Amino acid sequence: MSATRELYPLVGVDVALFSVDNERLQVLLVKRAEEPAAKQWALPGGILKPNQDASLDAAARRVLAHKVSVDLQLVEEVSTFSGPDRDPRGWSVSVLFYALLPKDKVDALVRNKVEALEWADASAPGHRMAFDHSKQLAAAVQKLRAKVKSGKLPLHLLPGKFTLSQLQQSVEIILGQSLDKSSFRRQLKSSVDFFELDEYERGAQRPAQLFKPSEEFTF
Amino acid sequence: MSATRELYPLVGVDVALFSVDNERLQVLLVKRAEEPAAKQWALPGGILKPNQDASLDAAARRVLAHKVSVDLQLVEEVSTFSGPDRDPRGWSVSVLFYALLPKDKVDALVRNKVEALEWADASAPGHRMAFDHSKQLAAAVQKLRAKVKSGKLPLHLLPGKFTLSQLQQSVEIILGQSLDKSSFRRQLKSSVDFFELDEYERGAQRPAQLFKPSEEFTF
DNA sequence: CCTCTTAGTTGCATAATGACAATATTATAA
DNA sequence: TTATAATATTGTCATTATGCAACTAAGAGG
Repeated sequence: MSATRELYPLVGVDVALFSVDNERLQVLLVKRAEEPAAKQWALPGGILKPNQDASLDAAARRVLAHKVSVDLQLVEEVSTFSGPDRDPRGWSVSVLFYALLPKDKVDALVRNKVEALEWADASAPGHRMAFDHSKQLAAAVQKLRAKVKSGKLPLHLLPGKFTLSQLQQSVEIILGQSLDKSSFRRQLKSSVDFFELDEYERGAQRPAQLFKPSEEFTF
Repeated sequence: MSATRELYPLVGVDVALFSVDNERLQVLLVKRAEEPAAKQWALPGGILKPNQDASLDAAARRVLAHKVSVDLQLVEEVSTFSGPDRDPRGWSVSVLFYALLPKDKVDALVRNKVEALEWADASAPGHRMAFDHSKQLAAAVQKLRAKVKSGKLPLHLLPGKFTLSQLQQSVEIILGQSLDKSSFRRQLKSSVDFFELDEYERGAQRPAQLFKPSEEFTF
């Protein structure tokens, strides 16, 4: 096997699955059951299976589907991590993806899984992580931030119908700073990424208008 | 070999080496000498060699050093391309990088090479390209454009000392549109990516002040 | 009815940006 | 000396973006 590693690197995928909840950007971590790095916390990941996967993207979805029981709207590549020392099994390549999980589906994945899952603070996971996953997580967070900072709206983090306050809060959590309400909404005026509904969310006080991503929306 | 492909994908790197010359954004193409896709034009690339390469990044530099005889300041990852059908040898992963070649080193690489090299228009290569390299090239150009559009200065395309007119011309070529001189320079006032020298380039008319990238500059 | 809270809008002062125009500077070339 | 061409700077004006404050709207709860 080690001999094989000298000719062919180990190819795998890792996924940073993000969600927002309770004022925090959260990322899903798994406690590894098998060697190497058994019992250490890590981003969900796995080895590419050429006879099963149509692409690396598909591999990322397969690996994630194995851990959680939801279908993901968005899986996007971040970058690769490679070298002879990052995995004890030998020269390896890992392609990192990130995915966004809607707020209302966060709870749907903990059920009927023996494996240890944990939502950790993406900015301060609190665990020492396996392999180079700390670096990977940092890269994924940075990529997500850059995307939102450039004006893309993280609608994939929200339920199918959402309020503008929810949207603003998600952006604020990702960017780590509060935004002016009127300025934020003024920018949204010209957005074609979503449209208004004739529905309102009855909440604590004045009902908030609901909005929906448009069909053409891509993050 | 095909049996191996079912367990381990072929891992390679491709590089879009850009330069600006004669009003055009140019990319280096090579005419492939060996199968597969022999005699077709392609981006320079090669198979990862785990026993030689310390990373994919290093593999990209090695592959490029084999074609051209200059050391590159900037090699940056674009994205991966993968799947069972993109290479006739079987399931493959290619990691695409782009690199920027300084204007004054463009000529330094054609010498003593039997292999067919060509600088092609990056926006319209004019050749049908091997594998999925047309798609790869488009992705690399898009990434480069996005970077410059976001405010990053393509100083790596310029000689070690450059004039503001040269800088503006490079940006214009990459973006494909002409810019207002006074506005362009106003923005540069606040840039810490480069600093002025007490040297001037004696050219056709009034000498132009020379500038130099600062140590901390990263594209 | 009154108050509180959240949603949503409006107005304004300021800053940043972009498009043009004009002018000064400094070399080459005739 | 003069014309020309490229560098370099300055100014104007309209548009746009941003930050802040004030205000209205609508329901919950006393």
